[in-house]
Amino acid sequence: MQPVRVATWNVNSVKQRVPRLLPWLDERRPDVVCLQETKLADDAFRDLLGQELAKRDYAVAAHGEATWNGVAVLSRVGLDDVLVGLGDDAPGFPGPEARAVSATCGGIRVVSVYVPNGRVPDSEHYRYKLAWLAALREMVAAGPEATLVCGDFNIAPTDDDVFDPDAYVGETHVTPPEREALAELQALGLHDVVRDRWPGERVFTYWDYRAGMFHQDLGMRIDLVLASAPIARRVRAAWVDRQARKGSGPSDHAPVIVDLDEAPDGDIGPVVPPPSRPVRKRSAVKLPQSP
DNA sequence: ATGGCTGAGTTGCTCAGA
Repeated sequence: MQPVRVATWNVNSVKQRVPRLLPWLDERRPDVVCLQETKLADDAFRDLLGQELAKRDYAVAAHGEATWNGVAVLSRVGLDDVLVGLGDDAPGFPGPEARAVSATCGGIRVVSVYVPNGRVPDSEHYRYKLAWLAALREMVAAGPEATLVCGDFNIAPTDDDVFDPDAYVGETHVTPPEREALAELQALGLHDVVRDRWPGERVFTYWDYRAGMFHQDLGMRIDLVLASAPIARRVRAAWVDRQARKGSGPSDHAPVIVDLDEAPDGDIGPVVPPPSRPVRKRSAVKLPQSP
């Protein structure tokens, strides 16, 4: 198996993001791409991007809706055994939503996920979020050993993953039950490969469009690449592509890019992460509130 | 003191996002 570059990106409407997505594919040349918030039905997705993606040798598994949600996997290292959703017993709100699609790409089971937002702690949306995460865990637990779960988890795993923990008191994305649900998923043996590579660093993947949050680097790390042990051992690089958040017409999320070495013949053992460095000082800024 | 942005359909507004 050759080296593989995997990326995940919440594009916040693939229709609006075409002028950013195609040049980004050409520049970064990922082999496997997980997309979230495509906000497009499958036939419209094919009409919009089918030719452009085929030109770049990508096979496509799109799972969308007319208006909201929507996920996809693009791959030029194979795209087999496509599965839509989380299985027959997956929770919906109230019905099924297009929030997960899985495919086997280059020998790896890849899952693109858009975890429900949760809106307000202890609301119906919040309980749906927790139930959805439990169903995701069940599906991954039943899957193959070589697995990548990539996407917008709408959870900041720790307080290091938000610009100011005080700004998020009482909000979703940081509550203990959400973090516990994520920890239970990771307890299957999934490694948060960006945090493992950059322990203690200030690393965000989402910045609110409002109030110049990006330019002040006031964000959250909620887009994750979770890798099972045999895949995590192959990680050569793992980083957030902040360039894609700059300029005109960006998504409010940046892509996460992970380079995997070719699969070893034998077990080379775990890669030792570099020593931790202190987190840079955080600014005391009030979180923009919804009207 | 408040809103600050972007995208979607129900368009000149409301809902959703995080």
